[in-house]
This record gives sequence, C-alpha cells and structure tokens, in this order.
Amino acid sequence: MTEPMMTIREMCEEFNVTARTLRFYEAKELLFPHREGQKRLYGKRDRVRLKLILRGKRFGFSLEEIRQLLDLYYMDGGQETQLRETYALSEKHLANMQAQRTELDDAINELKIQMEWGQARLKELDKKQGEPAG
Amino acid sequence: MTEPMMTIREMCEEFNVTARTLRFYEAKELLFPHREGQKRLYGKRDRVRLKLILRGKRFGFSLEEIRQLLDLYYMDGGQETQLRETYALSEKHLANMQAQRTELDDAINELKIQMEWGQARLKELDKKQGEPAG
DNA sequence: CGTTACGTTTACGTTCGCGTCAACTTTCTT
DNA sequence: AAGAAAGTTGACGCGAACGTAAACGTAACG
Repeated sequence: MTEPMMTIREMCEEFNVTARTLRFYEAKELLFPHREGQKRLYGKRDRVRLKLILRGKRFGFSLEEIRQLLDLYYMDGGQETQLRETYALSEKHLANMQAQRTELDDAINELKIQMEWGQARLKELDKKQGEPAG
Repeated sequence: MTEPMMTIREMCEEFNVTARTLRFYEAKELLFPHREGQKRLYGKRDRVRLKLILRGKRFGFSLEEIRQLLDLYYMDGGQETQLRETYALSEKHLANMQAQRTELDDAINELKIQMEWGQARLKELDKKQGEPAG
C-alpha cells in the first residue's frame, strides 16, 4: 500500500493553517512535500513534522529553533559528529521543557488561587443582589 | 515603611531586559511605573507584573494577550460585570494552560524516547570505535 | 471552447517586538 | 563651571512570520 498523500488544501483544513504558511515553512526548510508535476503532495512524514512545528510554536519556539529540533526526530543515520551535536542539543531542550513544565505548574496554581478569590467575591455580590438596598 | 522603588536600570539588571523593553511595555500599557519628576520608578506591583509578562512570553502569548491576563491579577474591585467577564476569561486561560501542560508532558516523553534511541546508537558507535577497522 | 477550481511563483505589504540612533534634560561628580 | 552618567521622548530600522495581490499553469466540467 502506497503512502496516503494529501493536497495542500487538505493539509490546510486538517491543521487549520493557510497555504501560504505551508509554503513558507517549506521555504524555511521545515517541510519537504513531494511533487506531482509542480503540485505539492504531503505524506505522513510532513504531517508529523507539521504537528511538531505547531506544537513548538505554541511553546514559544522560533521556526529556526523548531527546524533544528525536527532534525532530531528525523536523523537518517548521518555522521557521528552530527549525532553527538544533535544529542547535546536535545539535552538542552529537554532541560528547557522541564523547566517550562515547572513554571507552567506554578502559573496554573497561581491562576487557580486567583480564580478562587474572584469566585468568593462573586458569591458576595450574589448575596447582596438578593437583599434589598440599604 | 514606604514601598521599595527601583530605577529603570535596576529593573533591567534584575530581569535581564533592556530599558527600551520596559518603556515599550509601558507604552503598550502592561506596566505603570510611578514618576519622580520625569524619571520612572518601579514598585512591587510592576515587578510582579513584569515577572508575569516574561513568563507569558515564554509560553508563546502575545503582549496583548498578556495585557488582558494581567488585568486578572490586578482587579481593583471594579464592576461586577467586568469581574464576571474577567472570571470567564480566566477559565478559558486555565483550560488553555492545562491543555498546554498535557501537550508539554507528551512532548517531553517523546523527546526522552528519541534521546534514548540516540544514546543507544552512540553506544554502538563507541564499541566500533574500540575495535580495529575491518 | 470557455470558465471554474485549484494550484503555482514572485513580490511587495503588514504586524509584532523590540534595537538603535538622535537630541535633550536632570543630576552627580570633580 | 564643566563634564560625565543616567534618564527622557521621538523617530526610524529590522527580522520574524506570515497576508495579500498579480500573473500564470493545468485539469476537469458543461
């Protein structure tokens, strides 16, 4: 069974991005769709990559940083030197993400506290609403 | 005891940002330092806000989104309507951040798996390094 | 055979988040 | 009094990440 391919429009709908965005990512060497004539066809590899790209963006990585990370997931058995460099890079990113996780937990907890406080104030307002003025 | 104030330079050093950045955030209404004559003085409120701003940035929020979030933390007992809107907004953000947390965990796990795989391959290379060629 | 739909490249435009002068005031320091 | 140091307000510049419009290819449909 030959790989299921998608057109650029199908990709746009599935991932909720514009065609311009997909071509832009390709120009920046983050995606490498196949060609049928001059038309782009996206296979599983590119769908996985795009998913990772969008995820990376949500965490505030630049496209260039993401490009380097993608190489991590798609190493084709190149040089040992590159493997080592890539591994070192991945360690940094792992540490980075773990730090982000800690921060995110903190932020979530702080937000929860704030919300409980706000909720309490809303309840007070509800009480006063029920009473007559004065 | 009167609140301990900081100059713009002190802020820059403490938070590792430039003065331009602080003025820019002020222009965008994310910070509201006091003035002594024409010079800016930053109090605890602005330090907390700046910390939240920088955190927000690390999670890929835009400055405008961050501005709205900041209002959450600094409501001065305004209208009930606004309180309710703010509370609703905070619920969305909480859901958002929790989703991010899940995604982040996934990403960390995937990265770890990749790294274990890479590490295994590096070990193989070490072995071959120890042997004579051929 | 025209036109409608979908794709392409090229290229200029735009918004965000600051960097980088320039020109000036205020405040120390010598 | 005369810098030097630290602050200020414009104003223009710039890279990132696309938006948008122009001009064109091609493939199918009625």
